[in-house]
Amino acid sequence: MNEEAGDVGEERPLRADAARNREKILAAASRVFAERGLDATLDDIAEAADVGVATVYRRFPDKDALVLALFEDAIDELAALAARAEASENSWEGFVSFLEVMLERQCDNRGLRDVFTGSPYAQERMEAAKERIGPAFSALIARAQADGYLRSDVNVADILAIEMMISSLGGAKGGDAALWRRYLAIALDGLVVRRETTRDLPPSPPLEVIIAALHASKGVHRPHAKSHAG
Amino acid sequence: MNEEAGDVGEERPLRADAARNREKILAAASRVFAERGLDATLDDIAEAADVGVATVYRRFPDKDALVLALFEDAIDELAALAARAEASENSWEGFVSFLEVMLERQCDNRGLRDVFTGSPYAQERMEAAKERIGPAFSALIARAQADGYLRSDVNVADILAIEMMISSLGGAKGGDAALWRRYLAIALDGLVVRRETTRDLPPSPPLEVIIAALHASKGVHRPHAKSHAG
DNA sequence: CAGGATCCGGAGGACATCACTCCACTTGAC
DNA sequence: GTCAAGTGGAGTGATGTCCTCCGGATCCTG
Repeated sequence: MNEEAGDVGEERPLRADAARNREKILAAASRVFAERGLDATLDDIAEAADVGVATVYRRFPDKDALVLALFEDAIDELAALAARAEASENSWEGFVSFLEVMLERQCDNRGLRDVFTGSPYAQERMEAAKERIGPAFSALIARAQADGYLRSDVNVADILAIEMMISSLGGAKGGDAALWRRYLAIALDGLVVRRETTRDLPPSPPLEVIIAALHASKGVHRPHAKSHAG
Repeated sequence: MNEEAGDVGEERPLRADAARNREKILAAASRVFAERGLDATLDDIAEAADVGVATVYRRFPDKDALVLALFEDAIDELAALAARAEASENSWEGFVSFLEVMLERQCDNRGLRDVFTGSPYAQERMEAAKERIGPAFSALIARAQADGYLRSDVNVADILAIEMMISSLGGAKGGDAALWRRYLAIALDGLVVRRETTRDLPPSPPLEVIIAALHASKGVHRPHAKSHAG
């Protein structure tokens, strides 16, 4: 996938077991970052990969390199998808479908969301990657506005904000469908220019699901236990 | 305000300087928690109050007590405001005005927002306090739905989710008005049953403001610097 | 299969954070 | 003036995280 991250290149092929471990690490990191976000420890990832920490560090010089290897391509792919949505026949559908893509991926992957909220890992390269999405995103918005679908008093920043707000609920489910579909539907009803009826909503969540999602949306800070508690 | 927290009661009046310090601590804690959220250290608060840490701990047995003293009343006040909104003549206006109250307070006060997302400080009492808002909140929603203003396919959990999503942007400003007013307006356009035009939006924010707000919305995790960096 | 380069695990070093305490000293109240 | 009440801030201990060290296991070559 991404040769340059964490290795010298094609200098010397890895020993068989080392190559196997490298894949195990990438797979585990992908799982763990997706579930727990970029705050997950490399120790956690090593454990999930069934490998020692040192092995992780031998393959990837530091956490940044691992994050980069996993997410830079993912972001570039989003940029490509934005460009493809731009080519959509109907500008509103193109706009909506891209929002759906973003939400789907960010809600399935807390690590990806962390990248977008500006995590400190591999910051520079990630900022640069994110900026590669911008132009197509702006174009999608502009076209949907020019065609009279999307209200004209919102801008890129607004749509980005709305997308991030919705994704902050994470991958919680309401019934079968992901929860974000429900709130995207409501947001779209608020963003569309003309609207006769209300859009149908995906299944509603019980209150507990929302509460759990809200609790989970911020980092799971486990404060220190009292040392001298009675 | 709240006698029971952190003191034996009316047993023995505090010495003049001690009473003065207690107020300084409460004021500082209010400021610091509002700005930095409940993760702020008691050391931070002591510094802001221009007082030693020990002084804080002498007045409040632990962090929970301080949080409780500051926020339990605030939440009960929100419950009272919800009840008052219930008495509003127009059910839609009552519903909207309560959302505005919640958003205004939560956006001005990151600590209050932390309480609602379920921070671990004084957890039990806070959960109980929050539940005291529930009934009036449900009633507001039910009435706005019965009167044909609020779409009937949403429930309390949805409104709570939307309110929390919007407040996650914090107290950022777009022009003069707080940013949350803009996204509340859009959400309301998506939540109202019938809608001919779009609601006017408060001033829009530049992209940087949104990005900064997104960065700030999660805890400001400053990861450890590398120790052996070249 | 021998020998050496490569790779491994996991203990632990270095550092940071945070709730909370200890105690020599100061201050207010009578 | 006396002394209980109060104070500051260095210090403690628990926890968390990134990353390294090194004795030993593993793979590849001849």
